[in-house]
Amino acid sequence: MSRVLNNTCAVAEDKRLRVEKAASALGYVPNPNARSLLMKSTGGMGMLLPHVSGEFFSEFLTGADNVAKDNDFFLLISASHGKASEWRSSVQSVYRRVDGLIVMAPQVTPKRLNLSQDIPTVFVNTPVPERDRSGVDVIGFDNAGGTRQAVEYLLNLGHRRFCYVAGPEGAFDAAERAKGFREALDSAGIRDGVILAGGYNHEDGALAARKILEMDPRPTAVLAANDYCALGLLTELQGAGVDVPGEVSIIGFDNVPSAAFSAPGLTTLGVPIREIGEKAIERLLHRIRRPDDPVRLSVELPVNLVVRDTTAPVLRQQ
Amino acid sequence: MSRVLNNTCAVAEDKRLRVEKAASALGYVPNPNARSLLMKSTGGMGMLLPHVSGEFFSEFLTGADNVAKDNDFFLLISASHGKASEWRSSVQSVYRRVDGLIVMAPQVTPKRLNLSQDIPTVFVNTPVPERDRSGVDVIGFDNAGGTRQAVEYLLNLGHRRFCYVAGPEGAFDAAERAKGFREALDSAGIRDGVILAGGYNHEDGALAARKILEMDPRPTAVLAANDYCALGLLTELQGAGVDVPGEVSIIGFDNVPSAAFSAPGLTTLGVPIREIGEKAIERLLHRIRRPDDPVRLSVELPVNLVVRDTTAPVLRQQ
DNA sequence: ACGTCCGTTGAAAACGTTTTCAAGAAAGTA
DNA sequence: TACTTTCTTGAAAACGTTTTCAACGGACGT
Repeated sequence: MSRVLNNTCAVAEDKRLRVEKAASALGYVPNPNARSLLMKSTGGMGMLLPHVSGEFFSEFLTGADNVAKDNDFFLLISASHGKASEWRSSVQSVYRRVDGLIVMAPQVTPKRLNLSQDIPTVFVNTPVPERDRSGVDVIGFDNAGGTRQAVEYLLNLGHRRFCYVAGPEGAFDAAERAKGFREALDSAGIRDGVILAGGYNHEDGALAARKILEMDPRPTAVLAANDYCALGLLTELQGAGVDVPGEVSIIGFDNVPSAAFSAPGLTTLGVPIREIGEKAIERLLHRIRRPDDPVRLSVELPVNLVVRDTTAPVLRQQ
Repeated sequence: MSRVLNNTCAVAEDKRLRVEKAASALGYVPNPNARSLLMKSTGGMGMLLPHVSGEFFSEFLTGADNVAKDNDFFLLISASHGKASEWRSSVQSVYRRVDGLIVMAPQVTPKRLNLSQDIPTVFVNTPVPERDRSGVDVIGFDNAGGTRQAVEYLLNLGHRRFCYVAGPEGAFDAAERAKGFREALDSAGIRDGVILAGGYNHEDGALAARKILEMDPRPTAVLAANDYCALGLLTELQGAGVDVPGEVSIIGFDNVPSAAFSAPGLTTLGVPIREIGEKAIERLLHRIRRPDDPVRLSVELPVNLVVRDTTAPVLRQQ
C-alpha cells in the first residue's frame, strides 16, 4: 500500500502499523523502475565525462557527489569517451534514467551529441557556441586567460625564453590554453615561443622534458597543459640535474591537490573544479525543482595563479 | 514496435523499414525504466564507495569503467559514506537499479549493510568474515603482508628505528596495515616502533612529519598508511631540511600514479587497484550471464614492494 | 484442390508502482 | 430521522515497454 510508505493521505493508525510491520518483515523495498516509470523522476544525476582518471576528475566527482548525496540523488557516470559516436550511445543509455545531466566534453561540440532538450543539462568545460546556449547551462573557466596570466607573471620575473607543453590533440580546453600562451607572447612581442606536443599525464611531461633538455638555448620558463604534465616535467628535469626554479621555472594548470605537495611546490593556475562540481549539481537541482524558471547560467569562472616554488626571477641565468 | 528494434523475430522487410524510419524521425528512444521493469535487468553496475577523491579511487573507477563501457554497462556511483546508516540508505536507493554491486566499505562490516542476496555482489577491500562469504565474491589485498614486507626490506637495509603513520580511525585496511607493521617489528624483536596518528591525505602526513621532527632520536625509517600520506610526509620533511632518503627512508602504500613522480620517487607498496576494478566488473558480468554458477571468488591479492628512491641503507646515519 | 505448417502480425497480458475514481462508512447538521 | 459532508479505503487506470497468445494468410506437400 503506497499510502503509508509515502504518507500521501490519511490512513487509520492500526492499518498503518500493520502495513509497516508487514513491509519490514518482508524486507520490502519499492522498485525504483516502476516508481520512476510512473512519476517521471528518477532521483539521479548523470555525468558524461571524457575520463575518470586523475585528481582533476576525482575532485570534480567529489564536489558533485557531496551535494548529490545531501539531496539523496545518486550519480550515474559514463566515461571513457573519445569519439562522438561513443558519446551518442552514452547519451542514449543515460536518457530517462536520470533527472539531470552534467556533460564535460572538451573534445566534442554538444550539438553533435544530439541531446534531448527535455532534460536539464549543464555543460562544464565544453565548447558551447553562443547560439546553442538557449536551453542549457554552461559553466566554463578561463583557460586562455589562465595561461596568459601565467605568461605575464613570468614576463615580470624577467623571463624571455618560453616553452609551452601542449595538451592532448583535439581537446578544446587544451587548445584554449595554448592560445592564451601564444596571445600573451604576441602581446609582449616575443616571437620564438616554442610549443611542444604533450598531453595531460606525467609521461607526456617527462617526454617533453627530454626535448627541452636538448634545446639550445634552453627555455627559462615552461608552461604545461596541466599539473600532471608539469609534475612529470619537473621530475624529469630534476632527474637530469636541472635546478627548478633556479634554471627553469615551471607553471602547471588546474591546481590539483598533489600540486601543493611536490618538491618544490608547483606554481599553477587554480581551477575551482570541486566547487564547479558542486555548483553544477546545485544548478540541476534548481532546474528540477523549478522547471519553469527560464534563466540559464552561462559563466566563465576566473582562474587564479597559485604561486608556489617552481617559479623564480630569471636574473640568475642572464 | 519492439520486434524491429530488438530483432526479436522475423518481420517483413517493408514494415521494418517503415518502423525504423518513423523511429528515427521521432527521435524515439526506449524508456529504460519500462524496459528494466519488465526484463528485470538494467544494464548498470552499482559502486558503493567510501569516497571518490584521490587517485586510488580514480584508478579503481577507471578500471571498472573501462570494462563496464566495453560491455555497454553504465556505472552508478554512491559515495561519501562514513556511517552504516548512510550505507543502508544507499543500498536501498541502488537496489533494483543495477544488475550487480561492487561494495568497498573498509569501515563497515557487510552484514550491517543488510544487502539483499538476490543481486550479484563483489566486496572489494572490505572486511568480510569467513562465515558471510557463501553467496558473495570477495577481492582483497594483503594489507598486513604489505607493511610486513616493507619493514623487512628496511630491516635488511639496516634500519632499526621505525615509525608508522597510521591511517584513518576505524578503517579496516588501515588497521591491517598497522598490524603488519607491529607484527614485523615483533618478529624482529624491536620493541620501540612508534605509531603516529595519521590519515589518508597529504595533510595527515605533513602533520605527522612535524611530530617526527621533534622526536629524539629520530626514526630512520617511516612507513605511511598510503601514498598521499607518505608524499605529505616527504614534502614536509624536505621542507625542514631533512635528507630523504639520506637521513630518513619513507615507504608509502598503494602505488598511485603520482608516487612515481615525486622527487625522489616514492618507494611504495603496489596495489593493482585498477586491475581490481576491472576484475570486479568482469566478475559481476560473469555472474549476471551465468546466474547458476555456484563458484564464488575469495581472493587476497599480493602486494608488491615497488622500490624507488625514498629508501636507502641506514649506514650513513649509524 | 485441400490440408497442414510456418511465417507474420495485431491484440492483450504482464512488470510494480502511484494516482485517480468511486464507493462505503462515519460523523455532523437540520 | 434523514440528508449531507468528510474521512477512509478498495478497485482500477496509467506509465512504456516486452512477451505471449491467437489468428490470419500464404506456401508447400500430397
